[in-house]
Parts: sequence; structure tokens; C-alpha cells
Amino acid sequence: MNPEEDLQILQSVDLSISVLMEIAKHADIRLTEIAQNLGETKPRILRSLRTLKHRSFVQRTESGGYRLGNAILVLGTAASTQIDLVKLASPILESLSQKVNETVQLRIRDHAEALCIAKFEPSRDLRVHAVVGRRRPLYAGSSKVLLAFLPEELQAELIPGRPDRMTPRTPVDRARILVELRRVREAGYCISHGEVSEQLVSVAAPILAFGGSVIGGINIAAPAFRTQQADLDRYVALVTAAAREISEGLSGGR
Amino acid sequence: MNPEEDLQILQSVDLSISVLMEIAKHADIRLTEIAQNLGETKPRILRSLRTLKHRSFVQRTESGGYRLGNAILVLGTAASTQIDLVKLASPILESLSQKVNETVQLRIRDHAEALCIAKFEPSRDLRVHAVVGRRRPLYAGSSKVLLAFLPEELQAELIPGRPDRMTPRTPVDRARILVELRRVREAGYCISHGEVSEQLVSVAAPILAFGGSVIGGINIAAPAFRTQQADLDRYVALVTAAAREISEGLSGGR
DNA sequence: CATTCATGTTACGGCTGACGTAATTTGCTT
DNA sequence: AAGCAAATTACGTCAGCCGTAACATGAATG
Repeated sequence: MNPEEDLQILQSVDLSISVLMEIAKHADIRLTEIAQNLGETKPRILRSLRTLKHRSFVQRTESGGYRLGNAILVLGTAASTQIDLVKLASPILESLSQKVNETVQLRIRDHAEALCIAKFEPSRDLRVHAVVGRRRPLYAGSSKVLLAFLPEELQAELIPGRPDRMTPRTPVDRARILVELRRVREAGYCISHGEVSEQLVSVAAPILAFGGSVIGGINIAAPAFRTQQADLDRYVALVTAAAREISEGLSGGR
Repeated sequence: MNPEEDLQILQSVDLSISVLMEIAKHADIRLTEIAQNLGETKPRILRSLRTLKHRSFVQRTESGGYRLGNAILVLGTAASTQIDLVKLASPILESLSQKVNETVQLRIRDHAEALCIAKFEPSRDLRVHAVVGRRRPLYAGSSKVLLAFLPEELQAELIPGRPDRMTPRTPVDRARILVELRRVREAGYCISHGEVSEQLVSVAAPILAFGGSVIGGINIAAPAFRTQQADLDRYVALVTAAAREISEGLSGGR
């Protein structure tokens, strides 16, 4: 199909990963639907599922569909202790979340999207819901901290020609986004008022490595109605401190 | 090699899963070591790793080794929301852990071992450390609840001929283990005094399904020195109630 | 109760993609 | 610079994976 990009990829493994991702997205999905979504034949998917099941990567549901299995649970836990960023950040996120009593997230840039790889939600009833694995555009909301410290040419590549408008406040003009990114870089943090979701505000700071490259970003997300200017000021101070703490932990810790 | 058991397993997928497991066990492992541990050639492992890396299932470390990647993190989180038992049990475990201020675990039987699939630790300094993915024998400690409600012939199969002695209190006589299992079945819970680790006590209750089959078990693990008889009595009541709550949630909640 | 349809599963021959050996490169240690 | 081990590439051979097509299963319909 495509002329480049595929050197030495084991196809049945690659397919099986796609199958897993499909099951992760839709719990209790059936063989036929997986085959359709991936544009593959049923026997091929069946062989893949059989193998994955044989290793407890998937299991069958009562209704005859498939869901992720225990081995994935185990792997996932191992991953969160192996990925330094998550390992180091988790207690800091938890403490930050308790201090502000709002939801906090750790995000990294994954290609042209922001990917949440850890989160903490406070135990109050009304709170911002966050999901590990969720992807968001880089050009809107506080995800901009992941973009603002990159070389400007790369920024330009990562901003789509015609950005999606998610709310009335979503920035869709490329030139204005670039200006805003410069502002974020100079300030060292980013505040978003309803750029991704109407009723939310989000305050983010970058986790920086040597040489000013960005490793990830942490942000506090809160309902706008209960967030005053004084809260925002406090959030900026706290989120910046937490981000610096993680940065230092990454350089210091072996 | 072995004459049975392998019908229609995709070998490169099966191998790649072994590679993942190997990396989960040893963070920052190198190509050569993986190949040795699995008894495979390096090119084969390399192709597998390349494919896994291509999909962010693994990533390279600074030192040139491999660790689990972001996609595994995402999958793992999805798994914990898809596996009904974990999803349902998590809040109950958390509440139980807060009530007793000790570590609690959710375990299932995986072949002839107990496998921890969820846990909660209290925030006090001295506490029992638990690890999702850790395996323990079924015949010792409070894991016996996973064994006690099985048919006796199956119990016999699952107890090794010569059980490992982990502490002086580990039961190693098959006949005595079988008697103890009967006691556990009649009591409906299990208390272990230092059978797996010298200084620990553990109280467990089974999560039962219709017909009395065991789905899993939850247990409270605590340092022996601060656990009085009155505490044990309280733990039995609480762990049994929590287990019943989960059982009912599984039958009721569609 | 027979019919139909969709889904899941098995069978099988062809072909390509995965295989191991061996050569080469990389990169670190001496 | 030389030496060594680990990582990677090259390549011809073969079997593992492939899709088609037939079969089985079971739920929905008349």
C-alpha cells in the first residue's frame, strides 16, 4: 500500500496490537466488528484473538465478546513502575490534587497529540473527569505547554492547517496560535479558559529537561464557576512548583 | 516439541508476548539477555522488539535497553475499567483499606497460583507492600480461600507434592493442608499467621458466585506486632462484608 | 417448527513473510 | 589502535500465515 514505512514489522504482531487497541476502545466487542473496523478477514482476527486469549491478554465475556485480560492488568502496572515519568510524578500529582482539591493530569506529546498518562481526581462530588489514554489536540487548552517550547518550525508542522473548533473559544487561526505559544514560552505556564470544554479552566506548566526541551506537562483542570482569579494565581504557583519538582527528580534521580 | 497444545497459535505473536513479559519482569533489559532467557535467536527478538516499539508497546532506555511503553500504560488503564471484578472491587477495597488502615488486596486464582490484580495501601509509614501481578502459592497464607471452595480432587491437583517452605509456619504437609482447607470452607474465611512472611498476619474472605464457586478473594495484610485478637475479629467481619458486597455487585450489576 | 440470516469456526493449498546463519557494523573497553 | 561483544543487516530457504470457501452454530423471523 504505502510506499514507505514498514521495514521489518512483524505483521501478525502488528495486527494483534491493533486488535488489542480495538478491544481497549470498545469493551465486549465481537469478532465480526473487530474484523470490520480493521478491514481484515475473520479467520485472521480469530487466530489473533486465540493467541491473545491463550496468554490472558484478552478474555471472553459472558455475552461472547472480548475484553482485555488479566495479563494486561499486570503489564500495565509494571509499565507504571517502569516509566520513570509516571513513577516519579504520581506522588507529586496526588499531593498537588489534594492541595487544590481539583483534578490534575500528567500529559506527554505523542506525535501531534497530547496524551494523558497519569491523573489524580479529588474525592469531591463535582470534579473534572480525566482518563488515562485520552488524546487532545496540542494547539488548544493548556496542552499548549507541550508545544510552546519546541522549535518554531516543528510547532508549525504540528498545528493542523485547519484546526478543529471545539468551543467558541478554541483558537483556530494559525497565526494567533503561534503568537500565543510565544507568550506561553515567555511566561513559563499556560492558562486556558474554555478552549477545549466550555465550562472548564485549566492551568498547566511544562516539565523541562536540560536544554529546555519539554518532557511533558502537568495541569490542573477545574470548573470555571468556582475558580476565581486568586485561585488561578495560586494554581500557577503550585503547578509550576510541581513541574519543577518533577524536572529535578528526573535529572537528579540516577 | 510438545505433542499437544498449540493448535493455531500465531508464533510471532506468542513470542512477542513472552518478550513483553520478560521486559515487565526486568526493566531496562537488553536484547541479548531477552534472547538468552527465552532461548531464541537475536534477529528474531530484534524483529519482535522493532514491531513492539513501532506501536509504543516498548521504548528504549537511555542505556540502550528496553522498557515497557506508553501504549501499555494506556491499555492497562483500560483493562482495569473493563475487568468487572477490578472495576467493581476498587472502591470497596479503598474503603476497606481506609477503615482498617492496613493494606488490602484482591486476588484471583491463576492456574496453580494466587495472582494479585488490585490493591490498596494506607498512607501510614509502616505498611505491608503489595504488588499487582505478584504470584503466591495457593496452599499457604490467606490465599487458601481461593482453594478451599474448589472440589477436593481439584484441590489435590493444585497442591504440589512437596510444597515450598517459606517460613517455619508454612504448611508443607499435604494432609494437613487439606484439613485446614476444610476448616476454611466451613468458617467462610481464613486467617494466616506468618505462613508466607514471618512478621505478617493476613485475613481473607472469598468472593463467591452462584453455586458456591470462587471468583476471587480479598485480604487484609498487617504487621503482626500491631494486630491484636480484637483487631482480627474486626478484620474478619469487615473483609467478609466487603467480599459479600462484591459478590452481590457481580450478580446484580448486569 | 421450518427457514433464514449472521456470526463463529474449520479445512486446505498457495505463497509470502518470518526464519536462522553468517557477515557486517556499531560502540565501548583495553 | 586494537580487540571484543552487542546490535544490526543480508539473504536464501522453508514453513507459518494467509484468504477463500465450506461448514457449524444459534438466534431471530415467519
